[in-house]
Parts: sequence; structure tokens; C-alpha cells
Amino acid sequence: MTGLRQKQKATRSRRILQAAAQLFREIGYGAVRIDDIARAAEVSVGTFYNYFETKGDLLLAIVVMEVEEVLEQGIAIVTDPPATVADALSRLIGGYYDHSLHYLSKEMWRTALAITIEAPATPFSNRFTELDRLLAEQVCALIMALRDRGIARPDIDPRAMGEVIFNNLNMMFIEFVKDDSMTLAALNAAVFRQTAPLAALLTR
Amino acid sequence: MTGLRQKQKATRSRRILQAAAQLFREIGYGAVRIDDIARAAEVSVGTFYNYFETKGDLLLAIVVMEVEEVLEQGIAIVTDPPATVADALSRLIGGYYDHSLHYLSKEMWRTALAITIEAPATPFSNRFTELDRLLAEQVCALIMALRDRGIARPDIDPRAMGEVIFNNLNMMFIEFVKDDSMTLAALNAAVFRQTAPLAALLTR
DNA sequence: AAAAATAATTGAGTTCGTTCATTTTTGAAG
DNA sequence: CTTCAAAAATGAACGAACTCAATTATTTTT
Repeated sequence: MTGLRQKQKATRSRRILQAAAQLFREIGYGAVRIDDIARAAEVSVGTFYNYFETKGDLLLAIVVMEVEEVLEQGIAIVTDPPATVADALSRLIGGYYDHSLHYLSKEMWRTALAITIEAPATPFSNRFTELDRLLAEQVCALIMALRDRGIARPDIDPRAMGEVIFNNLNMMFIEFVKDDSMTLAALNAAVFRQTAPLAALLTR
Repeated sequence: MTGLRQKQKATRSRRILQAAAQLFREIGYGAVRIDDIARAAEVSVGTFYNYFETKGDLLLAIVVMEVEEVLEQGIAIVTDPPATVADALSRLIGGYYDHSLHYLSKEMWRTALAITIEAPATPFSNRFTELDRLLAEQVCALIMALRDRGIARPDIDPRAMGEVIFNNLNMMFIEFVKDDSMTLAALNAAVFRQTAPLAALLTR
């Protein structure tokens, strides 16, 4: 039962997401009106709000897909990490960063990050926060893997170190999206400069 | 020349700021309309916009005053730091945190932080970003002071360490204001747990 | 197959931040 | 003291996100 309805719901949800993602990239999140999205997705404004709580929650739905891919991609590095602490961290962090502008503009990231702070209780905001936690856990898992292989010192606290390193890379990502003129290369270099001394301390 | 005008400008600016600060705390930033602020400050809505670019920029003006006090307060600790790395960091960071809710609610912080990410180019947003940089520098200065006194190891990179520790405390503060149920004690404990292992590595 | 119940769609209306053409106030010059 | 130019104040009008009462589509019941 509920065959046609469910199918229509899925179709409409997809159409709204796709239309919005394209418009956000093309003319910018701020310049897109709900009316534009509704028209492009061939639904009414009222229907839009049956599918997403707010304009911002729709943006977060798009961002969440991106972060899910990043998380997936990181698994490989944790499973089979590079041979030094500095290399392993650089690879994981660089992977996160390089993926970040694949589907999203800096403006989209700025808005998304702002929303997760300001309105942390919508469905997709919750999901985003959850994904952030999983990313932090992934960094911890990498450090634990390095310790288990004898690459990192045995007497460190992988959770504390992982969280600190993750919070640093996260904050630096915020700096990056705040500044339209900052390149990915500059971001990677800045974070490497910060993380390398820590990696040295962590090394056996 | 321009005696009365300058005086009136200062008076009005102060009245708007005070009225807004009180209303924001009493009924919440989101619930306050520009009209409420204008009425409470006895100016028109149009005049409000002669003094502040946006509602958010007014909020940032209030937040900036708070951060300026925090920065001031930190100087004493850098000048005469506690005798261990862990203590020194705890005192400085705890000082920041304990001050944070003196004039501002968590909701005000959430909105302010969101705005500095989303709209980083207004006058007070620029000032806030500048203050953030100065806070990071203060943490670096503390580590440098500890190194100079022989409390921290001489072979560390104080700038890299300071930035990482600051970014961590900043990110944790964001987590704190996102969660209305999280106490200051819980925040301090969480950051201590993260920072203490680092402090141990930094210790001579 | 018709009727009743349930779910989903719709777009005009509401709210609130922001703008701007007009009016009022202030300071300087004659 | 009067006149004039510049600065500041004003509030009605605008735009865009979001709401909700009425309508339409789908599913279930008889």
C-alpha cells in the first residue's frame, strides 16, 4: 500500500534537492528565492515546506550528502595508513579538504556552518552534527591505528589527540570558507604547519 | 564645532546598544524586532540603520565589548603564569569561558558566531575576527612565556601549539553554546581532558 | 463502484528586516 | 538674526521566508 504516494514523495524530494543544488551553485544560496526553487522543481511554495523545514535545512541536506562521501573516503586511509604520523594525518585531512568544494561553494559552506550553530535542532542540522562527530572519531581511529602499528608512541591518549587535531582542522576549514581568496593549497599548508609539530611529539 | 551633533550621536548609539542588550537577554535575540529596539531607544527604525548596518551587526557590537574584556583579563595570566603548563592553560581557558556568559546568553553567542561566519565583512564582524586573532595570539604568548621560564620544553613551536590549542578551545566553545543543557563545568572538564595530555607533551 | 477518510498540494497572506525619498535639525556664513 | 548647506531622522513601502485555511488527490471502507 501507499505505492503512488511514496513514489511521488521520493520524486518530488529528489527534484527539489537537485533543482536547489544547481541554483545554489549557479547564482548563490543568498540570491535564490524559495519561489525559484519551487518553480524549478515544479511544485508550489507550500509543497516545498512539506519536504524541508526551512531554506537552510534544504541546504544542510545537500551538505550532508557531501560529508557522507568524505567520511566514506576516509575509511580507506584509516584501514591502511601511510607510514609516518605526519603523512597519515596530512593524507586524511587533505582528503577532507580536497573533497569539500566538489559539490559546494564557499558561500554554501558558510551558510551551512552558520546554520548548524544557530539552528542546531532541525532534522538535517542534527544529522550534520552527527557526521561531524563521526569525522572526529575517524581522526581518533587513525591515531589509534598508528599507535597499534607502533608508528605513534604507545603512551598517548588517542581520543584527546584526535579531538584536538579534528577541532583544529575544522576551525581552519571555517577560516578557509570565510575568506574567498584563500586557496586549498594555502589551507593545507597552514594546517600542515600546525599539525606537523604535534605529529612529531606523537611519533615514537 | 559639531559639538551637539557628536554628543547626540554618542548618546543615541549608547541608548540603542543598551536597549538592545537588555532586550536580547530578556526576550531573546530572535524574538526582538528592530521596532522594539527603536522604540526602547526612542529613535525611529530608519535612525537605527544610521547607527548599525544590520540587526546582526548590532549584536556583534555587544559581543565585541565582551571579548575585549576577556582579552584584557588574559593579560595578567600571560604576564605572571601559573607554575605548570596544564595549570597555566586551564587558568587562561577557564578565564575565557567563565567570562563568556556574563553579559551574553547562549542564544546571543550562537547568533553572533553564525554571523561572523556567514557575513564576515561588516564593521563589527571584522572587529570580532580581529579579536579572535588576538585571543589566539594570547594563547601563543602564554606558551612562549612558559618556554622562556623553562616550564615548557625549549624545542616546541609555540605558535603552532598555541593555534592548535586555541582552535580547540574555540570549537569546544561552539559545542557549548550549541547545547543549552551543557554547563560551564562540563565545558571546562571536557577541554581539560583534551588539553592535559598535550600539556604533558609540552612539559620539559 | 461510490462514499468516506486521510494525506498532500496550493498560493494568497503575514511577518519582519531593510531601504529610500522626504522632512527636520544643526552649524556656518553673511 | 536670517539664510543656506549639510547631516541626520523619519516611517511608509518593499522583498523574501514562511504559514495556514481551503482545495485536490489518493487510499480505504462499505
